[in-house]
Amino acid sequence: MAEDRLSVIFAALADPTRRGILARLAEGDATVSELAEPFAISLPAISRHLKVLEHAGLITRSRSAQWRSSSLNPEPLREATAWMERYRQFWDANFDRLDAHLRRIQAQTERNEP
Amino acid sequence: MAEDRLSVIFAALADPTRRGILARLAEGDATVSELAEPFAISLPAISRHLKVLEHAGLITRSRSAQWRSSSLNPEPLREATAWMERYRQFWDANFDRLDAHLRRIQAQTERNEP
DNA sequence: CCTATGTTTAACGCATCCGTTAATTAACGA
DNA sequence: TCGTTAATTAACGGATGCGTTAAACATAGG
Repeated sequence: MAEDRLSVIFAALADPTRRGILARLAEGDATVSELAEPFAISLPAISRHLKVLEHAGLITRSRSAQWRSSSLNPEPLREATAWMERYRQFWDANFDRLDAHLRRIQAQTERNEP
Repeated sequence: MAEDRLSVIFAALADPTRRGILARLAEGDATVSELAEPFAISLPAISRHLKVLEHAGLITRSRSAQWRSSSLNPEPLREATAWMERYRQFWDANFDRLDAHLRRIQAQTERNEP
C-alpha cells in the first residue's frame, strides 16, 4: 500500500518470467503470443506479467489490429541503478577515481559536441 | 518456488523499509533496535526484514553479548546492477563509447599500479 | 454476419508477504 | 539467582502474487 515507484520497479524485476520478457524485448518489439512462446505458462498469465511491467513503466504497449505490441522502456532501470549507485563505493574500490575520470570525459565531450 | 538468486535480491529490494535499513547500514553497522528506531513498526517486523536481507546476502550478522549487529554486504547489488547493465545501452547513448574509454583507463591504471 | 485469431477479464485456489501481540530464548549484571 | 534488556519465534489475520480454466472482447476478413 506504500507503493513508491522504486518498490514497484524492483517488484516487477523480482520475477524470472518478467525478466525473461524484458530480455526478449531487448531484441525488439513483440506481441503477447510471441512473448509467451518460450514459457510454459498460459497466455492470461503472460498478460498479467505484461500489465505489471507496464505499471512499472518498464514497457509501453501499442495496438495494431488484434495484436498488442510491447516495447522496452528502460527508464525505470536507470532509476533503479541510480539508487544502487549510492552503494557502489562499497563494492568498487576504483569507483570514485574512475567516476571522476568519467565525469571529466563526459564534460569534455559535451563541450566539444554540444 | 523458482527462487533464483536474482529474484531473491530484487524481492528484498522491493520493500521501502528494507531499503531504508540498507541506507542506514551504509553509514555503519547497527543493532536491531537501532535499525528499528526510525520506523513505526514492531521489533519482530524488523527482525523479519533483517532475515530477508540476510537471505538475499545483502547483510551479514554477528552477535556480541545480547546484541546482534548487522553490516552491509553490497555484493548482491553488484549482481543486480550487472544484470541491468545489459540494458544500459538502451538508456545511455554514450555508454558504449564511455565504457570503452573507461576500460582503457582501467587497463592503463592496472599496468601502472600492479 | 459469422467465424477465426489475439488478447484480456473474471473467478477461483493456493502460497507467500507483511504486520500484529504474546511467548520464548539468550546473555548481562546486581 | 533473579530481573532486565535484546532479539527471535509462534500464532494469527489480511492483502497480494501467481497460476489455472472459462468466458468475454476486439478486430480482420471471407
